[in-house]
Amino acid sequence: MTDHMQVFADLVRYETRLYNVLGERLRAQHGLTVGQFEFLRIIGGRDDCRVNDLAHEIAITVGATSKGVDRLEAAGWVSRRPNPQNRRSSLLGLTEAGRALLDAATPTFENELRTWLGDPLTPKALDQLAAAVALLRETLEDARVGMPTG
Amino acid sequence: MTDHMQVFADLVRYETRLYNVLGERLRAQHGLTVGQFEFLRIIGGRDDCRVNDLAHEIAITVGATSKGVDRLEAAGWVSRRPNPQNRRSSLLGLTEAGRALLDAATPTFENELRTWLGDPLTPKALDQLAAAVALLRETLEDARVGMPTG
DNA sequence: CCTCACTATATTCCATGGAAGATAGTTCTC
DNA sequence: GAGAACTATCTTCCATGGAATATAGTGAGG
Repeated sequence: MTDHMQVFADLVRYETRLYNVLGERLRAQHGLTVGQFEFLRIIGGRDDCRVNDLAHEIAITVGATSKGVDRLEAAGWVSRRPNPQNRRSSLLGLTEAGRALLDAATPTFENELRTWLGDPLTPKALDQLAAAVALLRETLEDARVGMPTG
Repeated sequence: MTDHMQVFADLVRYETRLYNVLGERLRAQHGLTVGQFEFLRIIGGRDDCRVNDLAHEIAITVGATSKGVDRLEAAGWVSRRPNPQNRRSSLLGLTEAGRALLDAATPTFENELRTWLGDPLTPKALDQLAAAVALLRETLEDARVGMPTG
């Protein structure tokens, strides 16, 4: 029988280190953190993205997301425009500079990911991993569990 | 072909939420964070554990580890005793209260882990996940990559 | 044995996230 | 259509981790 505690430890340590390597490259080549890259990727990937949408997608609080968007806006990569549906909220979008940065950083990110996620596994093992993790994520999200306060 | 970016996103979000659920239970029932639980588990699992060993195992910096141990020591769960091999370092150990707490918290942790990691997957899928993640972790560690500065 | 490079830990400063509260806008009810 | 309840975001305060630095202690040469 598989030791859950061991799998948990391996998962967390793998991810911590993966996050670190990805961050090193993004930082060196584009001046970005992994978190910022993911903000840009999600904002760039959907029209009419609100702070709330971003927070749910990233699984952090709305407050923290709001602050993160402040920083990206100050850097000139993201803009808030009024939401015509609801005057309380803004719609987020990439600026031209933000889009260019995302386009430049994406190959860097994908290369590292290939090296440390794709290459070590057989295609079949990678597919199985992808399916398992998608299911596990879905299980938690369907149960609406592990959400931060926001 | 499997989308690496999607697997990465699922991995990170799954873990974030898993960490949150585990933390909620540990906090509610034992007044512990997941990080503290892992400190206790590792310290309790090896004799003669040094700050450096703990830092490498957890994949955070030595400085952060030192501060974490300070907090556990202040709480009365961990003790530093002089390392007879080397006067610069201390050996860490659980106090009686720390051991009791770890023993009490372990079943809580394992139950949640079973619910959100073991139960959703078939035994075979869990084994495959365990093997894949162990290999991925090992790949990064063998390459000595993704280590924080410490 | 002295000095220098190195190692183990501790400490300081800064950035980021969570929790809770504040604000403004929206919706539901009567 | 006025007020209560709710929602979306922002803001403030606090805890934790990284990076850089400080402080001992150790070991290798000469």
